[in-house]
Amino acid sequence: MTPGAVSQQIQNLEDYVGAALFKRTPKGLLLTDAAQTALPALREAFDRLAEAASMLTAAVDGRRLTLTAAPSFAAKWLVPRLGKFEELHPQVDVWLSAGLELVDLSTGEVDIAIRYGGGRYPGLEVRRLIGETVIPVLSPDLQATNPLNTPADLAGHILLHDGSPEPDDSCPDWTMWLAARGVRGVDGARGPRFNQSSLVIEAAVNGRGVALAKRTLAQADLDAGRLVAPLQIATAVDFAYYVVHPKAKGRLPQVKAFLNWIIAEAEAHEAALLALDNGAGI
Amino acid sequence: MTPGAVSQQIQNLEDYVGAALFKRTPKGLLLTDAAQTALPALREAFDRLAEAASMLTAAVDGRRLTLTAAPSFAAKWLVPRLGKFEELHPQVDVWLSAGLELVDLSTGEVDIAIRYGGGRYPGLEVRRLIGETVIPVLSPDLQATNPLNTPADLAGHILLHDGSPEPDDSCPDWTMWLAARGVRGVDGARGPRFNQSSLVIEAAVNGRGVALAKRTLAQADLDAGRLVAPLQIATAVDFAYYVVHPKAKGRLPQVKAFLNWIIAEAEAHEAALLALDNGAGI
DNA sequence: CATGGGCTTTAGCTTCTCTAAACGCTATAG
DNA sequence: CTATAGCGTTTAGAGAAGCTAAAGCCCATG
Repeated sequence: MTPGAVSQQIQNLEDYVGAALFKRTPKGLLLTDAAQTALPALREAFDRLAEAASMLTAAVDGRRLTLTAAPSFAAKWLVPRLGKFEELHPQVDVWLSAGLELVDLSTGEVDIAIRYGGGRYPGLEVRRLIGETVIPVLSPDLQATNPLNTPADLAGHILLHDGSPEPDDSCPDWTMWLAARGVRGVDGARGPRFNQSSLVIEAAVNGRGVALAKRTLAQADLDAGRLVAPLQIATAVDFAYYVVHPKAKGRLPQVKAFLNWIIAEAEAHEAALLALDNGAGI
Repeated sequence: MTPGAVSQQIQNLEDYVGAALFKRTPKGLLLTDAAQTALPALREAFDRLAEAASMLTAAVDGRRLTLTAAPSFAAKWLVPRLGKFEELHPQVDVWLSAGLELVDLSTGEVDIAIRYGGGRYPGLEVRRLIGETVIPVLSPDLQATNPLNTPADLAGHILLHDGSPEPDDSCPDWTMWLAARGVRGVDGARGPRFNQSSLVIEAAVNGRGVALAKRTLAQADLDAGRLVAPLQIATAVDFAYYVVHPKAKGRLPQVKAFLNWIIAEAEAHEAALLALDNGAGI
């Protein structure tokens, strides 16, 4: 920046505001009273601009991590664990957007997505996190008053339906599940239906009936004793949870850190399940 | 502004901050979460900028009038009357700078100057406001304890000197004044000296002695009974008060309004003096 | 009277930013 | 299913703005 350029800019600005901003003295430039008066407000305004700009660029300089996840996974699996990540990386602000759209990834707005699906995400970096099974669950209270010890006991229960709009043919609904186990005399279409897996689980926790729940999502409630799975019949499904990100985002330190962390969490989760199942003989 | 230009600017800005600001949806543009978050701060910042800019341009849009006047005139004549102008024009903020420099006028920082001098202000619009005389004054208390009824009585008084640095040969100091009246045995150089006319007057009000005061400046104190002028010998001087402004400023509504107002005030002032003097027989 | 600092002026080049027009995509109407 | 309208983007080119380098000015200092 040459002095001439600065001089020209000052004069343009003075013409623009129609008032002198500097007193030209033999010893140099001095701010006029008007400029002095406006100076603090200008400083503040530019500080605010810088602040606002840094909000926009926070993602770039490692201070923000924007996640998107399926709502149920976010509620039942991710959020309960996120605190650990934030403890490990307190300088990172995690922005979690629960929603069904994957499109955010291509707009660059979101750094990492965790999706439930078949694992086909063209153009994106994909890592399989956790598999999924479905298993009938109910609340311990309900189990006490109206025990579910064999599939046939379902006849005396309200069935809670997971109506998540997933195109997963391998994932059984109650009708398929009952048919596969030869249960008769139970209408697998009756009962309340929820468009999110987490809501079905919540309904079951509240004792409203028996849910055919995704186990990954129900596990925390099972561990906590808010749910029981007396039948111990888990059916594996094709879909699984995948962590996905645009290749370009892989260089961001907060993205690398999160990927490492969530993969380790997922492995711990699956190892714990395996131990449980061996113990229980599933 | 064509849509294309806007589009390009948006993209430049997104490249600059390194993050998407808009979601491109089939129905149109939507702000991203990051942009939404930064938006209030940005709004505020730009509001502040506009505010600060309006501080700078206040002079142009009629809301500010910047005056400069000799300090004594400002204190003793202008400020006591300024309230009336501000009542007449409440939307105008008056900025009064008391000082001796005339240079401010050429920098455009000041709209109007009121100067005491010979009336030669090349390149500027000039209007004579009020003439000036000098007259011995003292406080009523002092007059009561130590009467001043003839010039010879000055021998028993402390003389207060106006040491304003004016190149007005016609303006008498005590030495000249005493000599002109044939007073002997009084040392016209003794006594306290003040570099501002208003301070001399203030000293006289406080009873410290007899001032050879500028009457225009002392009149308010005479009217209020804080000073008396028992000798009633007023000596006219060559200098006078002039209101001066750059020609370009003459178009500003606040400048026009002020000129009209101060000229009327000056005429009222001189008319009142004339009436007084006729009544007193000066 | 010469020197030097600080700011401005000038000319010319570079860079940015605008316009105009074509293009692409999606939703709606016929 | 094609046509059309709405909305945003892309492209090329013209125009404006901003920068640099160098000369110029003014005042203070030695």
